[in-house]
Amino acid sequence: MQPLMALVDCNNFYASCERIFQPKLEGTPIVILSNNDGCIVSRSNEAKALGIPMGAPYHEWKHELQRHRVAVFSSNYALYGDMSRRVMNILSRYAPHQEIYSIDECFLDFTGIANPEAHAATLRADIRKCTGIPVAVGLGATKTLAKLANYCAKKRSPWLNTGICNLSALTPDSLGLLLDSIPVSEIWGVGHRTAPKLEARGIRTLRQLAKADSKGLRKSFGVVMERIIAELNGTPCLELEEVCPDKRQILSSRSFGELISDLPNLEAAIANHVSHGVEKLRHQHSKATLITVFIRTSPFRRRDPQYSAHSTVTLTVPSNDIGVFQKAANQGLQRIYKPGFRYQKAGVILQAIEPELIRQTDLFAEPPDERREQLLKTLDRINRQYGRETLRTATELLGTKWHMRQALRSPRYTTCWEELPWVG
DNA sequence: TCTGGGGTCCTAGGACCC
DNA sequence: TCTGGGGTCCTAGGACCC
Repeated sequence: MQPLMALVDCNNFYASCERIFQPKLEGTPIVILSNNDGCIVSRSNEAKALGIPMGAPYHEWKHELQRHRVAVFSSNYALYGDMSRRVMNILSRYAPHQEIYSIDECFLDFTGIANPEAHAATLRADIRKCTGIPVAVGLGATKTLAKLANYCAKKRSPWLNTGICNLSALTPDSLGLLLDSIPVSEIWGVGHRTAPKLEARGIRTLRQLAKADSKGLRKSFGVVMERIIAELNGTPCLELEEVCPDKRQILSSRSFGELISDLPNLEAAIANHVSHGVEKLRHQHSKATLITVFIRTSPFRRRDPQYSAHSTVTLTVPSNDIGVFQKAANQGLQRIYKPGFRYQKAGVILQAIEPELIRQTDLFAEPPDERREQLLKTLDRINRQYGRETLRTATELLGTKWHMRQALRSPRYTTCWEELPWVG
């Protein structure tokens, strides 16, 4: 049976989430800012039409946004995460297999579905009715073609009208014509570094890429390129991944609300990242053996003296004890901290992650401490029930300068009792 | 004044072993 | 004085994604 893959992608997801709870913003341009209100990470169609680019620094565009009366929001991940769960939940009913690829998109296995376009239309209407979120659906024989079809559903007529594009329904000739009209930079897996290199070899369109010598290109671009070409020609190389594998590395990092020079504030920031990272580690029932601490000054402040450093601490045995990691992280920080710099960002990375069931003990390690484990579990439970950061380690309170700016955040309408929307 | 955060995979090169 | 070659593991860095 001919395989058929669907990619469902929410349109302007964050902007759409905000609009649901403020219907008066229908038709108004909306932008969402990154953490720290740094840059623009999501735009409604109206905002895109004003020429506001993705990733633009907010402070450079503030004036222009005001001039056009654009509604501006800080990012509200509690809201987007919850809306995402609702959307994914509904989508899971429309296919036997689902891969949740990101907060706003998923692959569905449509193989064997009699009328895939009608099925996609029902799905779109259902999502719209139950959540208010508009989605586009791309259909193709491989994941890469489904992604491409989704791009067409959002950008190209005639599919723009329905929000559904099925590349498997095209004749080879019309598919060829379509591929010839799309630049290589639009395909999944070719980024801003690779596209110019392909163009330098005369490969400018997807049709040219599909017909290119994939073995030859593999020598220069690696196996990833070979797979892209095969997928573009309808040969699946990428499996649908239904179960989300455990994280192999956990990163927590953030720019500071204001620049920091002193050690106590850095210690507080790092301690907070350690809590956050270890919480994720415990959530997936894993332990880690490596923790890397990093700090850096702002690369955008060219006149400031620049410094960037990282330090990795190896534990003797894998752990998921916050105290152990706080201590290790602090050692790492002491090694790299230099006074006299204005730091802009810090973070920690947990690596060498393994399931907690594997108990690899060191000859000299202490036996497992049941009371300590009970304490940590209680900490998890309290923070889960009453919200993150209800209980914190003392180091986290050494300073607050690192707290991020979030001046324009909307209420957590769906996840916080105090912030439920009022219907009057 | 103000420029995100969190991930994955792949590759090359070094260390080490037999 | 001559000083192999293949395999594995690990790490750092690059590229990409959302």
